[in-house]
Amino acid sequence: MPSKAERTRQYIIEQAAPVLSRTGYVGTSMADLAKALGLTKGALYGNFKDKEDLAMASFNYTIRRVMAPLNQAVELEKDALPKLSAITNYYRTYYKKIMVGLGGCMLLSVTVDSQYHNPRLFARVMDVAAKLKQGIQNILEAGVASGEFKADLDCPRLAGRIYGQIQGGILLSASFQEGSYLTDMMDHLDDMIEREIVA
Amino acid sequence: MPSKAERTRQYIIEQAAPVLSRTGYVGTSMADLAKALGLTKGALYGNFKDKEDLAMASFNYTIRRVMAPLNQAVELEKDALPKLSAITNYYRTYYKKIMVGLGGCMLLSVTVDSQYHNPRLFARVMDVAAKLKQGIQNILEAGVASGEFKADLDCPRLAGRIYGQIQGGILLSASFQEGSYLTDMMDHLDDMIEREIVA
DNA sequence: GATTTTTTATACCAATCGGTATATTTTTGC
DNA sequence: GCAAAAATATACCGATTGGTATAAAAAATC
Repeated sequence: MPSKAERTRQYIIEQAAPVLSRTGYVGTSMADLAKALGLTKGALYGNFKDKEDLAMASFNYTIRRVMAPLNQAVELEKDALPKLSAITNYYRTYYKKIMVGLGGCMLLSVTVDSQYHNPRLFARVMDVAAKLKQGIQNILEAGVASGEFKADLDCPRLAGRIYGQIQGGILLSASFQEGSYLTDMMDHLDDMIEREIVA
Repeated sequence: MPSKAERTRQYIIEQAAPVLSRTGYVGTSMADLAKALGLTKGALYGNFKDKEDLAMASFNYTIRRVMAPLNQAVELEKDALPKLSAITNYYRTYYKKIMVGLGGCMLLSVTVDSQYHNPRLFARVMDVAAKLKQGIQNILEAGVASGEFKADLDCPRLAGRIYGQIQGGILLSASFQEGSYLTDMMDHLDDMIEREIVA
């Protein structure tokens, strides 16, 4: 059993996630967090060096938590096409998943509001985004190598398009509070994959 | 010649735009704005009732300014397909346009950071987004009616896809500070229009 | 179960927040 | 150019910001 300190730290990380997802890094004060968590600032500063430290931990936890099922679903598949389908299918469930638990997409809100306010956090956000895009690119390249996909694919370009469509769908669904934008974008992605990518 | 008061008000609206585009509504203080504009808070509050009033005026100005060329380019065309091409071509120039003058996309930054902090501003932002999407839908419906486009198009759905791809491209280009994400998304949109939409 | 160590709550810090009253310029109408 | 009017600068307001001593409470060690 983890120590009380460890459990409190984990509690803060987890409970801060929905608050930060909704109101962002800049728009959330330490007092806000303390109040939402039923703690005091003393407890927060006893477990984290500063606001950035707390936000970074909560961001990393949230990304790991949200992305783990995606990675699992992708790794369950052996071939490239089913891997891509696993991605689109995962994002079909994404809106409900984040809205119920978090009330927003932390990657989105922190991307926008850390850019000019917290370079360290923004660098981490961009690192996650780059990794997600790279993961798509890796699948595309594996599919080309195996002959599943067309031989002349521009994989980096295609990965950017796919990732951009996912993010666009998330942005629309999150702002309009309507999950269908994202699911429909995934339908379009499936069409595009079948028509432009599969050999 | 407009009065000195009118000119100062306009100066504030214009000069606040890049600051708000970069650091967002929540992340920009009135003191920040005063300093960046070479004025004092007294001047700001003499011309605007409060922070929301100023931000709303600057947002409206920026949207009008950024969207006017788009509307002009679209209205210059008579047929539906050239109208859609005018849109994709416009957004090919969008990254440079906003980065040079504003340093970011105000629609994007304000969408994300007004949602839970300024409902009135957020409502206005969503209104603009809905109008942009509706404009695309109108073109699609006109194209169907004229026989230019396929008869069985799901215009609202397609408009959402197109708008989502535009926003996704903007999000990626703005966060990665790399215009090619958006231009390439426009290439993909042109392909999609020719293949799925044109009769 | 007493003691020590750690963790949390309270009270506070200077700085900054949005906003305002007032004094001082600067325009404006004549 | 002079008086009235309007706009801007200064100085300030209470509240809140991120952050920190320190005291009280709770957990870990023995």
